[in-house]
Amino acid sequence: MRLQKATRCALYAILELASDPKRQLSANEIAEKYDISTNHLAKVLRSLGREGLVEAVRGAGGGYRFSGNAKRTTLLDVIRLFETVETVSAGEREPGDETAEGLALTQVTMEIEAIERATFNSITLDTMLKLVGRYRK
Amino acid sequence: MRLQKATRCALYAILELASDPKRQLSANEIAEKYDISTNHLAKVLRSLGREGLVEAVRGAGGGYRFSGNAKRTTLLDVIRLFETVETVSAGEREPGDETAEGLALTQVTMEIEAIERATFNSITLDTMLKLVGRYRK
DNA sequence: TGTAAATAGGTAACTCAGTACCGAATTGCC
DNA sequence: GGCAATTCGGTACTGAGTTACCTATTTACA
Repeated sequence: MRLQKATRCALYAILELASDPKRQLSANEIAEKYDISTNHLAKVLRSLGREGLVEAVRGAGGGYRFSGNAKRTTLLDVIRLFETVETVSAGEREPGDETAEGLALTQVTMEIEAIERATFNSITLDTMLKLVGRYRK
Repeated sequence: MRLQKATRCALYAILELASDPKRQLSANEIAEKYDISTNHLAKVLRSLGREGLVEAVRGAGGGYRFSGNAKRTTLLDVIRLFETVETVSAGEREPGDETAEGLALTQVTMEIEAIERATFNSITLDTMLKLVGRYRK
């Protein structure tokens, strides 16, 4: 479960924004809080914007605001945007895939992948924020 | 659950060898069956040899033989040799890790990792071979 | 007109896959 | 016994692809 940095950035940003949908933050403010590259984060935020999860306000005093549904959006919804979640169905064939051993192995990894997806999909931003709260204090 | 090619190679090889511990196969024979690079496979087999999972016989007519315990060795035992299985404990700190959001996220991914490990650890080579058998025929 | 996001392009670092090569051990043939 | 062929052992290296991140330019807003 090695998430890409971009994915972590995205999750940080969206959790931060979703924690108070009225608040508007610039990419810089978010980047500073989590000690990540502003440029990199900006790219990530654009992806989130395209999906309608955040809303961007351009110009002076601009920034980003959460514009999704925290109770409906799951971690998987966010992770999907940056990570290849389905290895196999993606038409990726490897040598040895058609041997009995290859098929058996693929079955096992597919089952694990399914669990991963199910887990991430069971956690909404809302429940995640509650978990975050427990670490705050 | 994207396994490296080396890991897949290793699993193919060890399953092949474990399926009949009396049989001795050269790296070349195994590589051909699974359509993978002999060089690459050789490298992998050396790692397995160092762990005592296979036994190498040098010289003409040499090759590899399974020398482990198929009922005791799990997929995790093999995967571990080629894959970083524990991201967090490996002392990997990322920016934003100490924020409440970072901690919460780490907890979730760690739980998924634990499931992965548990799954791979629950499958011995022996049970895997039975699964392989179902794909044969 | 300054600030900040949108967009595009590009690069440095790293990882992974695979190759090349040489040495050591073993076998079998002459 | 001597020698060639075979196969493993180990190191070093190369090339492709990915990841992370920066730079520069454009667009929009106050």
